[in-house]
This record gives sequence, structure tokens and C-alpha cells, in this order.
Amino acid sequence: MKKRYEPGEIELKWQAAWAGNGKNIFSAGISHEKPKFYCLEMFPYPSGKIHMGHVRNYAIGDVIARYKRMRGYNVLHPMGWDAFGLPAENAAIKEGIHPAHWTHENIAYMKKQLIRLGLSYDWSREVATCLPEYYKWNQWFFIRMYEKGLAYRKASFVNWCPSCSTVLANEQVIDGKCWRCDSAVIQKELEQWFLRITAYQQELLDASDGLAGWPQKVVLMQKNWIGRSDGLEAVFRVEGTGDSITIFTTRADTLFGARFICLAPGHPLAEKFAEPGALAGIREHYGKVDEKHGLFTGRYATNPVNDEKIPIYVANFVLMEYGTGAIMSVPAHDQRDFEFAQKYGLPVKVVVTPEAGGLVPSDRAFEEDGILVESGPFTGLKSAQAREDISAFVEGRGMGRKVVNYRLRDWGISRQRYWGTPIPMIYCERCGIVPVPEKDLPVVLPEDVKFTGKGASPLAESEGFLNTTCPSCGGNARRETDTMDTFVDSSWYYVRYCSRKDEPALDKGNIGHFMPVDQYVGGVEHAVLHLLYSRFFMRVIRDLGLSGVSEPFQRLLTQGMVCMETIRCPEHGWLYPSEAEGGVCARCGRAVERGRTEKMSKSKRNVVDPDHLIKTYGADTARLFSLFAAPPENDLQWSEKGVEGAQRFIQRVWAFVYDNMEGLASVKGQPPEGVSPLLRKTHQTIMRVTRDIEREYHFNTAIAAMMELMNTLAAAEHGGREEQEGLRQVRFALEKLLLMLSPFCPHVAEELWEAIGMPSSIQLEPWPEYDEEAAREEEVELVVQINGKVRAKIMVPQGLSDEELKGRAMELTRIQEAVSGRQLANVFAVKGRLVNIVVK
RNA sequence: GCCGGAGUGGCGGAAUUGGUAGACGCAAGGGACUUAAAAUCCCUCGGGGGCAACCCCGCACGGGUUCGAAUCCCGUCUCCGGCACCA
Repeated sequence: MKKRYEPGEIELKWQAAWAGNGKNIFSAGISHEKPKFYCLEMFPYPSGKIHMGHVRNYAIGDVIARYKRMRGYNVLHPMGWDAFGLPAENAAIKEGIHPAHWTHENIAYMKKQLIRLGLSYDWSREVATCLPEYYKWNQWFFIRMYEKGLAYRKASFVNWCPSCSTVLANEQVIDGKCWRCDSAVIQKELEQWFLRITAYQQELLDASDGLAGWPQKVVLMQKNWIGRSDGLEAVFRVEGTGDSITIFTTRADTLFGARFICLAPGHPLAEKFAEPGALAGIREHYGKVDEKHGLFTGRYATNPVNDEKIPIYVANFVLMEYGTGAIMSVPAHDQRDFEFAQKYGLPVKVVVTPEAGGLVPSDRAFEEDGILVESGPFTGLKSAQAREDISAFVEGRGMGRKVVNYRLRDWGISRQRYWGTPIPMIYCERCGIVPVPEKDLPVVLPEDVKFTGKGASPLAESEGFLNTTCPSCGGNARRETDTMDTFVDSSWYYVRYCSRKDEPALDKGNIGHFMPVDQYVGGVEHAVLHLLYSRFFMRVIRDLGLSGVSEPFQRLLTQGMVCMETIRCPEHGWLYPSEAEGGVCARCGRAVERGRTEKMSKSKRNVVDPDHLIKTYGADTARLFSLFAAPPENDLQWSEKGVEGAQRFIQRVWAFVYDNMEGLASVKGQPPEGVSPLLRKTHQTIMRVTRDIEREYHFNTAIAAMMELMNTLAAAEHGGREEQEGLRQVRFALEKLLLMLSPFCPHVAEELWEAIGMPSSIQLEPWPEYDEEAAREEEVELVVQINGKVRAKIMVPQGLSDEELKGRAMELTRIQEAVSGRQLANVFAVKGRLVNIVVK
């Protein structure tokens, strides 16, 4: 053992040992002796290099995996690559590198980085979604779904990102902008393929409440995204045409207040009733959050509840995609209708008044529930009751029915790009749409394509790909040239991991053994994207008979972002820390401004390069700091000084072993016999660390507890060193410390374990047990309060009764003085460690 | 606007079945070792008062419940996240 701790050296040594010439000690197989534990982290997009967010995500997952292995589980801990996507294609356009080449190079580099971090993955299950043997199964799922009516094609207005030249799903539009590139999204009408996630909307919603191991925040976001609302569909007959308009409302209680009808510009009757030129004017404003625009059709409709005739308008703010594409407008009780009515001089009729009394405001809509007025036989009812009764009344007249609407839309998966899974469909002039037969899968991406970045997708220009024959009639046909949204790839990869690369992809036995994922770890940014799609896919997989599991992820941990201070030069903008040494800009010498702490990003230059970090401090330190600085679900503020502090702790452990080598060796294999503060502290630490890991993975406090044990150990070293029993205790404490440290800092734990003469890998050791009896303090500090204020602290023996504690407290001189001359009202004793004396 | 979550030292964070506020770490100050520096080790470290034993004030702010509140309840402010013409 060297005196100096050299992380680079020992980390490479142990990484090689773990990989063990092809026989990775972390590979998992089906086990009948051990319970399984499936630990999964979100796989990365191979963008080139890993970033600190990955380091944190994977450090968290690795501690869990290693901890569970020590606890006797058969741990499945795989890793792979979310390898399709736009950056590869953009690189092809810009630099002329083929996306496959670019992607595989990045994977090779990033895989080295992950191995260098000492992450305990089973690489025999590695997937890359861009490989035909992987995406074949995307196509297979697609065809199965097509057969079941879960995949279908339709024309609709879609979210279009002009910069990415592709369609985006609703979930991928953030604040009206593209989730990838931030460009403003526009609406465009296109034919595309959809997956019918809405077939599972109610099941997904119902099951949400069962996601006990998920952050409630994420569950809530999913529920809101599905957005169930219960209401009434009511039929309004159009005067003199024989047409009728069905509207959807959640406020049947306001039906008597309906003053006009609004149709979406895309509604069939809007086209029938409105003059085309004027309608086009309204359509221009459709889907935009701006002023309301309306057009009177000249027609009137009859309110089914009181036969009142009200005018029909076309309005830009009514969405065709939700409900029926038509609404009744109640300006008194809906702010949007109120604004519309104001603009077009339409009447307002109040039908609900505040329950507490008082007037309905005249400058805005009164949207709350209340008491009905001027509502015929329903006048006087409360809103909730009126909704029921009016709905029943309309239903009874055969003019409507109660319905449930959802905000969730089907998932549009067509992407007009090359680097994705080809949608396995063929268009035949004679037979129409024909799926590619299973024996012809995969439909492989052609290699010989040009990436110009202009015009249509490269696939549409590849003659060899485009032209094919119809599987059904053998005639000329052409292929679908759109590829799948890459979220399809990631919706089932956790199922693929259940089988090794050399095993069949969807093996029921393997899936049955390992699914569901016991612990999933990743960023909260996927709360409604990937996580909802995966829950949908898992149900499809279940309904295809491949698994009995409905929920893919038993427990979910969403880790916070990695943040760092930003630095700005008034002239040169954002600076890297290295460009601002001494608080001045390296280029112009002006004083820099220290900005707020924000998520690490290249554009703000507040990034730390993992390669550099590992080179300087080693993987163990990088891991330790990532886990120590904050609990996993919080944002983490990166701090170079904090990293040094983490390394200092490792060095202290190292130096302690080095300095005490002889003594430690002399008592090898001799367990301690006596009791001592050090032994007590050791048992207490095992208790705390175990509890902190089990309880919500609070690694920061677990590490703090280990630091405390190290502090105690360092202090104990000086006393009684000659004595053999003392040495036995020191060795005992140290062994336990190394065991507990090993999931966090596996390399240094392994090295020191070997140094103190342990014959086999620390990875194979069980997690240490604690003895509650041995952890108990002989004496406790008794806090004595008077009227809730601390007035004394004394040491008393463990286990005194409440009465004895009160006695001990009362006999203290200080307490006597404070109490004398006042009336004793009450005395409380709490948990054997606090006495509160109440005096008046 | 609606729905969530959070406000604790100079900083990251501990302490929640109501019971010693500030564990652990960082920064800062002082000291030891050294020719010197680094490293290491020791001490101090929420604010105020006092020679001292000690006392007062402090968990965003204002109330309340309680013997006792960072923790429970009501109100206010600020910050963060999600949704956003979803009828």
C-alpha cells in the first residue's frame, strides 16, 4: 500500500478486476435463490460526452444497485443508448459524417466514461436503439398495434417545428416552443400515424393513485395531463336547416345562461354556414393565444333546456380537438365567453349568484359555483345539484347525455426525418395500406442517402428504399418514408434489458423474472413524456400476452439538476471559470459579474467536464461529492471546494489505514469482546446509514454519518493503541466503515479492503448488521426545561422511569432556584430525555 | 389565471409520529508544525448583552393551537416547477 492516495491508479486496477477478462462480476442472470431487484437509470442520448447530470444520475443508481447486491438481491443493473435522434442527423448535414458513424463513435467514448466512473453495469444487456436488431421490435410493436387498431393514420393539424423540419407530439411542445431547439412551433395539416394512447386513458388515470413509490408531483402532473373532466353533451337544433350542434360543457348548471353558440373554425357546420373568405380570416387566428375573433353565421340554434333561440358564431378560441368542437357560451360565468361577448356586443345573463350573498361582478365573469337564479324549475338549487338535475333533464328529453372528456390526445409518432425507426408500412395503389410482413422485418434504414438538410426527408428521396412491391398483391408499391418518434424506442427498452444481447428480444420467461423495474432513477423532465408513454407501452405489452405487469416502474426517483454559478464579462458574455481567474476576464481584464446559480449548460458556460473532474480527483471523489452535497431529489450546487472536501474525507480514511497498518494486521480475524464508545458509535453508524439509504435514499446524511464515524475513529486511534482489545475495536469499526463506503466509493473501499488483508472482493461481502443493544448509550443527556425553555442539561443513566427523571430534574439547584416562590403547575417527561417543568 | 412544492447560519444542508435548532461538509478567523509555502493537526464560528456563571433574540412575515411549534392550523409575502383559451 502506498502512503499517497492515487485514485487514478487504483480505480483503473479495480475496474479491470471487475470486468475480469470478459466475465463481468456485475452480470445478472435468472436466480432462484435470491430475490430479484431491477435497478434502472434513464439511458442517455449519445451526444458525444457525458455531462454532470449523467454523473449524478448514474452515481445514485449505482449506489442503490451495489447496496441491494450487498443486501442479498440478484440485481439487474443494465445500461444502453437512446441512439436515434436529430443531433446525429444534424451532424451529418453539417459535417458530412453518417449518423450511424457519428452515433457509434459517441457511444464508444461515452461507454468508456461510464466504465471509468466505476458504475456496476451488466454490459451483456447493452442496447443501442439505432441497431436494426433493436428497432426491428419497434416495427414489430407497431404492426401488432396496427392489427389491434391501436395504430392508425389520419390527417390533422399538427405541431410543426420549422427548424427541425418535423412534427412534434403535444408533450414535446413546451410554452409553444420545440422541446429540443426552442423554435416557435406552428400548426400544419399533415397525414400521420398515431398510437391510440387514449384507449388506456382511464386505466392510466385510475392506476396513477397506485403509484405509491413515485413522487406525488409526477403523479399529479400525469393526472393533469390526462385531464379527465365530467360533463354533459347537449344538442342544439339549428333553425331551419335540420342540422344540430352538439356541445360539451362541464357547467350544465349554467345552461339557462347560454347566450350564443361558438363553433371551432374546423367544425363541419362552420364550413357549411360561414362564407369561406370570412372563415379563413378566423382560421388565421386559430390556436393562438391572442385576441378573440368571431364571425356570426346568420343562423340560430335552440337551447334544449328552454327552447330559447340563440345566435351561432364561429370563434378562433374554440378547439376542434377537444370535446365536440362546439361550445355554448355563457358570458356571465365564463371569462372567455365574457370577453367574446364584450367585443361583439352580445348580452350577458346571470344565472348563478354567490352562495354567501352579494352581487355578481359586472366587469368579469363569475366562474364559481353558487345558487341558481332565473333557471326555470332549477332556480334556487346549488350548482352541484343543478348540474346533476339539469343533465338528467336534458337526457330525459333525449337531447343529450352525460360524457367524460379527456385532455389527452393520441400520440402522433410520424417524424419526417431519416435517423429513426422506419414505420413498417407499404402503400399499394390496389390494396391500400399494407403492413410489412413479420418475416420481412426489420425494414432497415438505407445507407446510401444524402443529407442536405433541405426538402423532404432523405428517405423520401431514396429510390431504393421508397420503391417496393406490395406484400399482398405483388404489384408496385411504395414505402412509408416517415420514421418513428424516438420516444417509441425508450418506451420499452427496460423490457429488452430483461434478456441478454444474445438472447431473444421479448422472452416471456426473462420478462416475467425481472419486470417490473424496482427502482427507476432519472430526471423530472420526463414526467409526462417518457414516463407516460412507457406506462402505455407496458399495458400494450401486457395485452399482447408478454407480461403480467401493468406498471413498468415500481419506484421512481427524480433527481434534481446539477447547477453552478454563472460568470459574465460585460463585454465578452458568459465565461468559463478558467477564463475568469482572479475575478477578471482573461481576454479584456474587466471585472466579471457573478450571476445566479443555474442549471449547468454549455451556452452559459457554467459546466464542469467529467473527464477533467475524474482526472483531477478520481471517480470515487466525483461520486461522493455528487451524493453528499444534497439529497438526490434537490438541485445540486456544484462547488470545487466541496469536491475537495469530499476528497479530504477519502484521504483521511486512506491515511488512517496506512498509519495503522501494523496494528490492524496484528488483530486480523479477532472480533472485539468488550464495549466502548467506538463500538457503540460503529453500531449507531450502521443503523443510521442503513436507515438513511432505506428511507428515501438520503445519501447525504448517510455519508455524514460515515464522516462522523471516521472522526471518532481518528480520535480513538491515539488512546490505548498498545492494547490488543483496543486494536480489535479499531479494526472492527474500520471494516464496517469500508463496507458501508463501498457502494459510494467502490474503488477505494476495495483497495483498502485488500490492504487490510481481506482475501476476496468487498463487492461480494454482505451489508453489515448492527446490534441495537450495542448501539445503545449507557448515559443520555437529560434536557430540563422550565416553561419550554432549556434551563439545564445533565447526564443520567439510560432507562430511568419518567418519575425518576422528574425527580432528577427537580433536585437540581438551578431548577430549585428557578422554581422557588412560584406555583408548580405540571411536569412532563418525554422519551427519557427531556423534562419540562411548568410553573406559574 | 389554475394546480403543486419550497422558504432554516456567510454557503450546501441536518433536525419532521410536535420535545436540546444548526449534525456533516464548505467558507472564514485564530493557533501548532515548517526557513517558507502547501499539506496536516488543534481551537472558534447564528445575532446581541455580560468579567463571569449566564441572559435575551432567532427556522420568510403576522396571528393561533399547545406545557412545548422549524414541524400542526389560518392569513400574507417571495421563489421554484407544471398546465395554460381543454369549455
